Amino acid sequence: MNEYDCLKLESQLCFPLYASSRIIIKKYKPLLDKLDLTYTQYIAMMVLWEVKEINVKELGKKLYLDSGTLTPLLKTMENKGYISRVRSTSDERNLNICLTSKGEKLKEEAKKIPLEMGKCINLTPKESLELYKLLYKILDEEI
Amino acid sequence: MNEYDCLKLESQLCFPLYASSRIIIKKYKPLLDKLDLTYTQYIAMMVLWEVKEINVKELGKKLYLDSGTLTPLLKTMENKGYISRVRSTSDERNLNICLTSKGEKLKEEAKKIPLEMGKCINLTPKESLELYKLLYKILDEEI
DNA sequence: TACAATTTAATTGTATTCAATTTACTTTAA
DNA sequence: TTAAAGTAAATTGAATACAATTAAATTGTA
Repeated sequence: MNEYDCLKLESQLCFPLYASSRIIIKKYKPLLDKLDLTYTQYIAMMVLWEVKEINVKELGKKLYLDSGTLTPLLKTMENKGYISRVRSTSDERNLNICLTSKGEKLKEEAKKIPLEMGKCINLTPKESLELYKLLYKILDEEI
Repeated sequence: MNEYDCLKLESQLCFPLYASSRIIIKKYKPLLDKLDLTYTQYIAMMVLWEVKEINVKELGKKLYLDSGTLTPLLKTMENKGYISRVRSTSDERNLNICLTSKGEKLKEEAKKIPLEMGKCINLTPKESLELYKLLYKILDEEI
């Protein structure tokens, strides 16, 4: 043990978080390719499948992403025909994102993805739940 | 409960992994700015502080990154003077990355970062260890 | 009312990520 | 021994991330 041990990669908590996040997202790729979605587009669609309509600010709050990421992402998704982007009439600073019928239809195909993905993660249901709780303990700090 | 509940953002394990990874990396920024390092550059330096010299292939294996990411990253770090990039003489396909004395000196300043970062994560030591073990259970699957 | 402060998206610029391909070098096998 | 197969890094192109700034709209207040 020496004063530099804390700087070893294996002593970090952030590194396995960062690495496992990227690895799991990579495993989604073949499944999401069928829907013509990237992972970030997929989680944006998840929000829309649930709420049907939301503005960029609120979407960003849910996904922890800002307009610098979302603006080009949403324009791409609009070009694919999955969403529409419409200025709010009551407050034109807000941009409302709505699911199109094509985007709504995608939900049916997406339904099987979570189960398929679950098979890719080598954790028991109990471990997954434990991990879930710990991650949300980190996230819940960020208001 | 309906058949689409599995598609809710809150039902996902990957999403909090992805979000908390990005949030924690963002918290490193003010600390790493002082060292003129990004997070990815920082974890590459961690490996080098430990092993002094490594080739791109081996570094990629440790960080779960490929040459498409590492090549530009390492060129930037070379320009900053923290590392040198030298072709192996025994096998010229390999590129060896070495720590420079400037890069070595940085270790002294970096030493305090892990403790500072620990304060930013709202987990008890026991929870942190539990999270660490679960994440490595995911990573250890990836050979 | 005017106008300063605030808020929301968009834009700009830098730095990843990663799949797919290419280039250069090394090893293998006919 | 030399052509084919394999390997390592670099390159290319698309899509994020994110800090910092800008533009447009709204709100608060003197």
